Amino acid sequence: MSSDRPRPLNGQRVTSADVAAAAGVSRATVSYVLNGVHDRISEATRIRVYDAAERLGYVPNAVASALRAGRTEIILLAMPSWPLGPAVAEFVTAGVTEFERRGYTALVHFQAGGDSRVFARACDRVRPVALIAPEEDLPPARVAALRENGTRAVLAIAPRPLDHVATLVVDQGTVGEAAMDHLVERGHERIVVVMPTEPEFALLGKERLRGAQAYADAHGATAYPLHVPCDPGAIAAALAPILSHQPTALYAFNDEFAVAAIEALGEVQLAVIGTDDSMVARRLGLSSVSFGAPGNWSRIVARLHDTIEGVSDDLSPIVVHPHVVPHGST
Amino acid sequence: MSSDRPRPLNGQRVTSADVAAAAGVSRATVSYVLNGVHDRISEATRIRVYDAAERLGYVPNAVASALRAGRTEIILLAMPSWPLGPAVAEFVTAGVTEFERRGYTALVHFQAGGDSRVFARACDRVRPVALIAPEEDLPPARVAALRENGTRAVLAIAPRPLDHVATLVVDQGTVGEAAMDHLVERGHERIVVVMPTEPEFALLGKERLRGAQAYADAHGATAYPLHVPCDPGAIAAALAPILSHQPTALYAFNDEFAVAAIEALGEVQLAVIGTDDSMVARRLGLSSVSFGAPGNWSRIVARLHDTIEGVSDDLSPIVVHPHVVPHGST
DNA sequence: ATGAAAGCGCTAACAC
DNA sequence: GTGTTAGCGCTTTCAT
Repeated sequence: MSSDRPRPLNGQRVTSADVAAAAGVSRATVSYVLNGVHDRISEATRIRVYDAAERLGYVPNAVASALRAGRTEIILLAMPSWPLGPAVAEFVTAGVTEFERRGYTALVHFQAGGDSRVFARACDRVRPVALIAPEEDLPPARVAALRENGTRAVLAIAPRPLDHVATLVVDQGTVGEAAMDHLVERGHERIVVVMPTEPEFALLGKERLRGAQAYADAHGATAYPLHVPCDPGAIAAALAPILSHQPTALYAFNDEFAVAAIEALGEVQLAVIGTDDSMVARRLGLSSVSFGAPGNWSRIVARLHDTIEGVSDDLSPIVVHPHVVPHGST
Repeated sequence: MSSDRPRPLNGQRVTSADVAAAAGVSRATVSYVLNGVHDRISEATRIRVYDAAERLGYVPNAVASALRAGRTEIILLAMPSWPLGPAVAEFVTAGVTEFERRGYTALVHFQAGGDSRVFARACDRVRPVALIAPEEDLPPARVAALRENGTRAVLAIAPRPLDHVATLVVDQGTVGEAAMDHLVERGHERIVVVMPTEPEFALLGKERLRGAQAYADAHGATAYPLHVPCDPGAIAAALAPILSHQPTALYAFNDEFAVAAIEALGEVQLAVIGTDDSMVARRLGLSSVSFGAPGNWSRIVARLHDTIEGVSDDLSPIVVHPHVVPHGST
């Protein structure tokens, strides 16, 4: 069904020259028609061109366009080394959807190993018109190089605003703060904080703990940090000595740790809050901290779009705030 | 630090012409040197060119290369609408890593809504040299169009081999089979199969159940399918009437459902097996079915590489098999 | 209202 | 051993 379409003699892909020939006009005219420069081409010609393009199954060569225009329509979303779970999945798909809605093609780059040259290569090859990446990948030199290469908008993901590039502020510390705030508001003053020892969680854990600790210090509460693997036995063992301080609540790194902690607690009654608002949390009635990121994407994409189009050049940081989804456990 | 590099007068990006001028040679020579056509250029010239390129911070324009060569170095990995959890995350990162190792740039495309035009647009814009995508996105016409556009290798993800395109056979039915096989081998004959009602799991659930059912039928065992949400209460309720049949084992859609089922069982003792070999499974000593996909990637990438290079043209399907990771629960 | 032509940056066939 | 040159397919002045 695609093979019986008329094809140019050379057997290659249909180009605008083929369409031009078929419509009896010049390539320039084809370009004008197909790019919607309406006040330049007569109705009759437009019809002929559209028709020929349709008949030949013409699809413009985006690489050629990109070379000519100096930029693509592709947006690269480089993921920080976040452990890939439902929360991150939601973040990504919401972002991708919003970009696609605006007519861009959003592609995700997973930095498998921490080699920044891989990322640099990806940028060079894709020449994305806009780019979202963790700050580690965006030192000033790279941002400059990107701009020279046709990238019109760059957004760094960082825990605090950077000054050489617009920043999407995702501070894991605020997750810890939100959790502690929720607990302290409910009268808890001695709070166990369960953080992971698993290396893939180390970074996130450190930040969340920092936030929790800072909040406790600032509000006259006490945080009892626990560094353990996600295992009820290990948690129980580490918890035992702390119970003598009579903690009344527990904040866990994520919902999985929260579940393990609940198991570890056994008879002991503590208020428990987790992180991610995952299915498990909802199922078990576990209060949980969540980044409401999806709702922020329309704002983010709108900003990038305006920057790309040169309409505005707002470099102010976009801050994403976590919020607590309360359930029965607190 | 990037701004004090010498730049061509026009203030734009360094091109091969700039390097040529700086090295006192032609652009052709620059191209030859940088593309490693060693038996053509004298040692002295090579040094001069490398030197100039380095000094100017020259990075070849991949878009121009791609236009000229008719192909890019980018590989697109379009994800089937699998729920993004640890198992899928491992699958993706293993694949990406292997491609990067081979010098390709692997980008992931998340089909947010099921609109195939979004995917088509992505292909047109990226012009990937190879492509892995679910079969829904690869009807014969599209495969043909891709080949015309410079995509040298196409791999469809499908539950069974397709004949218009090489296939990565990922049959969720075999997951059900593997689980049942494990249980039947251990003497179980009446097995509860817990499958989700959540829409995002519907497809996978249907296939896994089909496989489990088929295996049971073929081996004189009985499968008692249960369609429930991931909730201990719901599972317990649905389970109650079935317990009169004296089942001895339970196979759950995934590890989360397995955990919920264990909770639902309470005092009732059944052998339980889940799916995904997730952290939870390992933690709780839950036997689990896992696609050993990561190990398959080197084979997959090698095949695509050979096809891209035109070395071989093996179209035979690549079959990925699940296996059971046994723990204490069975 | 339309066409001719230049050129984005690169590579490779063909000179010398 | 090195340079000249012709495009890849597109867009966009500048002419007409």
